[in-house]
Amino acid sequence: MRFCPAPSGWLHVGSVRAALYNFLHARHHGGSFLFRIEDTDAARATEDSMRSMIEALAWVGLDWDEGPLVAADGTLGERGAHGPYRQSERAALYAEVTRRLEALGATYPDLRTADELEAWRASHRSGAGQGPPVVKASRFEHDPDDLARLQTEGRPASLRLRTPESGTVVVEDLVRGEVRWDWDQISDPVIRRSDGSATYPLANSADDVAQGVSIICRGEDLLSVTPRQVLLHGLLIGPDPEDGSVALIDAAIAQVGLPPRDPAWQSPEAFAHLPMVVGADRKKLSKRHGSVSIQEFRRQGFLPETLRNYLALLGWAPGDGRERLDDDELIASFDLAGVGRSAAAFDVDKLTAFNGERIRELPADELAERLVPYLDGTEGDEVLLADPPSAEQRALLHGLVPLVQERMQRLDEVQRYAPAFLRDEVELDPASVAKILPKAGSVEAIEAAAEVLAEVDWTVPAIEQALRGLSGQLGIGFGKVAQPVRVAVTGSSVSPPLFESIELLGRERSLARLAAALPVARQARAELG
RNA sequence: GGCCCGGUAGUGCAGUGGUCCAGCACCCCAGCCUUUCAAGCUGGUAACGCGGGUUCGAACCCCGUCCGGGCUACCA
Repeated sequence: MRFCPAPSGWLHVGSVRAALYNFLHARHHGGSFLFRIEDTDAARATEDSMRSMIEALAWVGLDWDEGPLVAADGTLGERGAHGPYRQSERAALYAEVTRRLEALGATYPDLRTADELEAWRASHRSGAGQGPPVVKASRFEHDPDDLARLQTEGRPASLRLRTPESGTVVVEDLVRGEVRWDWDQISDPVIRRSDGSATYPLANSADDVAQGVSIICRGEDLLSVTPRQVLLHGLLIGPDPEDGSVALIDAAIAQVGLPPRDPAWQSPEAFAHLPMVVGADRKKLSKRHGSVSIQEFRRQGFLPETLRNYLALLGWAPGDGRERLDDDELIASFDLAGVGRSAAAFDVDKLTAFNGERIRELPADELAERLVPYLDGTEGDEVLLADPPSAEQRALLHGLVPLVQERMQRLDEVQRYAPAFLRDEVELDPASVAKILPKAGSVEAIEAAAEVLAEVDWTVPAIEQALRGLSGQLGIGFGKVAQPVRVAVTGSSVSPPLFESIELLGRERSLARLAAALPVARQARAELG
């Protein structure tokens, strides 16, 4: 199995799902999971985007058996017996393979300029407003005279693979069953650019064969590109033009000194084309749909285990109705053959609900630790903790977790609750002030709360008893007492449970906040009327 | 235009000829609980794209049609 994205930098959720399926299928069947970076298009690849991608994949928790790595000190490395795993470092192999393919007569040169190519296409269009014609050697290849003339001009040549002029290709696809094409509909792909570099079709096929990839699992967008790949696979494991007793790929590998293939392994066995992941509007996933990169989900406080679970369900289900699955369960029940065939819409609401459930199941201490990056500025701008947190901050955080755990859906939401507890001063939310404090009894409730809290034992039950007593004493419902006090103490009409919040805050800070809110409440009352 | 792929509630899945007037989950709505917000519990709304066949019987098989998507690059 292998996952081989182009290094755009952002790791798209669709890509992550493909990687996940690769990972799960490999683990389920005891195979290995290979991660390779397809950076044959030099212009698109940067070192940073590559690093970001590798780190993101590692963060999701998809451990690969072979592929590039980012070491703790930030340097790029790799692991595995069939490296290197960046195509930019395998150019020699592609050149050697291409040379042998030429010797085989499986290719032909194309000396056309971009303009000439366009002109050819225009003149071969079947009608107005129609798509480009199929490139076939029979009508595209230069005749010998032209070729000789063009070559003496010293024009650079690209190289195309000669595909069969007729007949049918049948591909066995694990998710779609048999898919077939007529060769006369398939264009001869460029396998070597005129600047000498290899294109994706060649590099991808050569690597899959050289690295012993047995199942090629990727997005449906690559389905129609499969025929030329099976053709290439056949050529690569076929006899070498110079030494017919070995396979072409093995001769090329030996020539450039790359690690040899596993002798027990023959060639790719099967393809698996995954349906696309689309947005809620059924359109292609893009920035319009909010976050689409895995890095963004991390910043928003989604747990990697949630992502693994949710993404696994995007196009697949275990069949027994379960939805909440941990990694072991996923690995045990996942099979590519069970993957659906229609496009799956990415539903952030469901992901979010899933995440909330998982957060609630986390042991409180673990949650506290996982919250730290969202409070110390690592993820997000809010800086409420020192790095590392002080003992006092840690204690407050651990005390806060039970109060907020069941009301969080994402880790970054802690940034909403924490300031009231981790800062000495509280900022009174204007909307809450306007909504609650002008009401009858607010001023009295705050005054009375300050009085009883000054004396009471500092335990949750005692605090509760004292505050509930105020309700009878002032002759108003408890809600009328609790809301003003809540605004005064936490700064907002929406907060974790009151008594626990007050207890966590401590007597000193609670009383200070009540005192500070009193004039605000009086003023709000006065303004009203 | 051509080739390929797909189409069960708003969304994700289940369903592979009868037990489906279609099940589960998210969303949404209502109620309960309740110091706010949540969480939890209970209930509810809502779907087999359409048309033909095959069959005693079709969401499931076949054909057509419509709609959506992918590819049609010296991108991957």
